[in-house]
Amino acid sequence: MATKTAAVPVVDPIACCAPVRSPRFNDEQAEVIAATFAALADPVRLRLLAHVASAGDEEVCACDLGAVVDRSQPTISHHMKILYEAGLITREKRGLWVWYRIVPERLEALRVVLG
Amino acid sequence: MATKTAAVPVVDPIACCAPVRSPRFNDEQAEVIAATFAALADPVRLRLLAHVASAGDEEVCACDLGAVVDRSQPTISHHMKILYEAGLITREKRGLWVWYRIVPERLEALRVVLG
DNA sequence: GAACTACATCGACAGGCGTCGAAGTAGTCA
DNA sequence: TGACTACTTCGACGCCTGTCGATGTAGTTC
Repeated sequence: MATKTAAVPVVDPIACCAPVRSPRFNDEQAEVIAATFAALADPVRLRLLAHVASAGDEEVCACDLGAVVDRSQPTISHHMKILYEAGLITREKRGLWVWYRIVPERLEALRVVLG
Repeated sequence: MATKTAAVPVVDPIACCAPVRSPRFNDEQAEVIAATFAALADPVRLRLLAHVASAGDEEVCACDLGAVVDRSQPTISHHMKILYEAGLITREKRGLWVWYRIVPERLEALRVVLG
């Protein structure tokens, strides 16, 4: 086991995992981590996520995403849902618009897994 | 002939990419990064990679991988090929055995993308 | 309420992926 | 040379994924 356990809120199912260099993680953890990497394993989603992440603390309106990637509205909605369910972004509907925000802790948790 | 041929290009196509928080990366970079994350998007491959990574600088014999994951030998070979082609591990055949080694620079490049 | 807007869901399609048994290939050893 | 070993490739199967047009739903404005 890793002696250098991260002092991160243990709520995150990834954050509590040992890095990939440690002997192994269990099946459950591998499933969760793999699912999160799967959310990043599409170039369209990567660009959408980069757009949201580049706003930092600020929110990003879903209405702007059509200018980021050349895909139909249902397809973009589909991708944002995958990013949301992976815990990489938050989603809030206000009026007619939906606003997204990056979850930096989730990215950091992945960085820990990789290192 | 191709003994120690690394799938890692001289100039790592990921290492030169801006992090996900920067405004955006181009389509080409997004494709390469997404393909690398795709290699990590399977729990079996994650466990195989973790096993190789846990050896640090040392090599890991392919003959040991059957004890790491409960899959057939062709399936394990298939997964190792994907990790190799993603540049995450090197492969060297010596005699009857194949030896794998982690490519830490590749993991580090991904960490930079996430940060 | 009616018309409109922004986004989500549905249904369908093509292509990709994980898996295995069978067959192929390359190296070892007697 | 021939038997053996370790791994790769092939062929097939079912499942999953990205994509879009059509449709559904929630909120706004008049």
